[in-house]
Amino acid sequence: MPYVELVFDVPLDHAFTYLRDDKGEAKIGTRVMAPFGRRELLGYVVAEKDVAPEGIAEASLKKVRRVVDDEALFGRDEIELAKWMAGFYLCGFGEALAAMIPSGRRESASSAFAEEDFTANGNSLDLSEEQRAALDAVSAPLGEPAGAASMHYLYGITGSGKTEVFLRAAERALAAGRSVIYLVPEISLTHQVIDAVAERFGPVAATMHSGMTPSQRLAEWRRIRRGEARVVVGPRSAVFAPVRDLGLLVIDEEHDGSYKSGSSPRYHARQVALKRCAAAGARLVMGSATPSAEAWKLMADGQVARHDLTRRLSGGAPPEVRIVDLSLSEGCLSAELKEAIRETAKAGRQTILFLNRRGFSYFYRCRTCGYELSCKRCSVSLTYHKSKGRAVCHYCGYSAPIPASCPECGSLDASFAGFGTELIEEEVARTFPDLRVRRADADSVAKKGGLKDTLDVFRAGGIDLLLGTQMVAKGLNFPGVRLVGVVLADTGLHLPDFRAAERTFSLIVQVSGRAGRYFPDGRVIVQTYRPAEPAIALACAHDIEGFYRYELEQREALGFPPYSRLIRVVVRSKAPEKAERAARALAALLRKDLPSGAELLGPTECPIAVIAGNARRQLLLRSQSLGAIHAHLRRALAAYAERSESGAYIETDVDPVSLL
DNA sequence: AGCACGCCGACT
DNA sequence: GTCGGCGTGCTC
Repeated sequence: MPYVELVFDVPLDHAFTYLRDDKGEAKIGTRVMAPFGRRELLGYVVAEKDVAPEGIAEASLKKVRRVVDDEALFGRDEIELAKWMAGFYLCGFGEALAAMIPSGRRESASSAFAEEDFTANGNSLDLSEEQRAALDAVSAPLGEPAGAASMHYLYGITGSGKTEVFLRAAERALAAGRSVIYLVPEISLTHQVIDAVAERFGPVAATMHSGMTPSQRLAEWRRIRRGEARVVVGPRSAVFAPVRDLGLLVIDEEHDGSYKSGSSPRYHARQVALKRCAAAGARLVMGSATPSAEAWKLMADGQVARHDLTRRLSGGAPPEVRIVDLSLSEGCLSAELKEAIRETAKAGRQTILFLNRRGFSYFYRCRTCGYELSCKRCSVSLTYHKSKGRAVCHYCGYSAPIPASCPECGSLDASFAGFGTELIEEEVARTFPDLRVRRADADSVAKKGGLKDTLDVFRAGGIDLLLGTQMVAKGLNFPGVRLVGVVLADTGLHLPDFRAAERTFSLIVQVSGRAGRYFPDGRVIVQTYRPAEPAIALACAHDIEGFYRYELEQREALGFPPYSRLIRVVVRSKAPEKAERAARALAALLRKDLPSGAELLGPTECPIAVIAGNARRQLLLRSQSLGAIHAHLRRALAAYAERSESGAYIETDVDPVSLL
């Protein structure tokens, strides 16, 4: 076979034919260096060919320069998966493959786990009744009992022992001669779970995470591929681990946003996991205290078997959560919160103040009745546009003039408002001059020796009050902490995003869940301008079921996922008018022959209208099933490219997790 | 995505 | 007279 087919990490979905290298070492699954255009690129060998392709002069075929791997790095399964990804996520074939395969060139010698980490298993901790039932269900052979679900969900509060069930299920899968992939969210839990897995499975465990060098990843990849490692723990990208005979795939903290890739290909590890499990005949087992709305619906519909873990192993109820209406207070710290901080300090204990404040937040609110401007069709907050002097919906483009007074109660005390991080730090410092305060957010962490240093000092008691964003929400295992204050629970709710309520809810439940785990005498205070908002009220009341009932009703009424599928298309260009023109042109193509049941929303300005000097417009395709809009969009994109009146870049996001 | 070839403004 | 702007076209 004198020819090989190569794909490259470029947004092109076809393969290129090359002549084999002189030694003929380029074979399927190896990476090679090959001349591509005027440069030399890393290519992936995806096929071997006997005959030259039609339509290309033999003389114009180039030859592979050099073979990078002496052993195949990937096989049929990976190639098939990459093809599927390219089709599903509308990216290049090579881009998909490149996202799967580690980029290292030479294996580094050291394995991630040392042999001595392995402490022969026999961890004979007794399982609770609930844990045992869940374990038996998730590790029963597939199809037994007949008609049993192949997908399972451990739904349980923090500290109810999900991890132990996952680990035991992994043991059983291994004992049955199969392999396991165990996904964990980025940063937060990663290291704890990695350590636990290393301890239990020792030499057959492998991990791949962002802290490793490309060479280390490559070494682990090879160990997995050779079958030496049969349990793989890691974040999102570990879903691609080339294990042999996958038997079990665990997704811990299934609701976590880090399972969705933020750059092309924008894949969701859950979706890829589903695909892999179906192909391999493997079990998919997820777990969280706050499942995604998608997962909740699948459980309600019986497509995913739900197993409840209701009891905390350490005993004790979740901490009491106090909800405080901020509109009754002067500044950003209520009297209750101030008093609690004072008491906590007096008792020699620590406080964490949590502020879920993201980038921007201009929302219109009435300070008298709490009314907020929102879109009637999309139920998302309207965003203030200075340039237009109007309030705009970023989903459908609807806009409204800015009211002179509250449309609800007529009060004049209604206007656009925001809430700043530094403001709160100042306020805390002014109110409590004696307390040692440290802020941990993206800005302060960058300069002050990093997050780890801040957390170390805090754990050692060198800080009385830690003020931070999500960063501190995930690692609240500080024994000295007694008070957790959510400074403003509703920040996330103002974002023009249909998942805003779900995220806000999840955050509050997670914060208070963790709080109770480590300090039984702990207190949680949640401040908000919207105490009646279901996401907040139900989270504080620990009414999980109630929230999902409410939220799914909303989603169904407005036609958002999980009652529909979305594809987001972002058009960007340095010149705003170009982005606008391109977006309109694409929209026109999309409106033509739009499949029945499908809808096109927009074009509209993106919620963050300009990023890095690029003007951004977005289109939203919505339909019951992805199939119809998928094919339709692919056709429209091809037609658009044909006209080649470009200057604008197009980015697609299938099943977007956020519309920001 | 890159990288080059190509056609119009302010500089030694 | 050139150096250089980035528009668009191609990559076996």
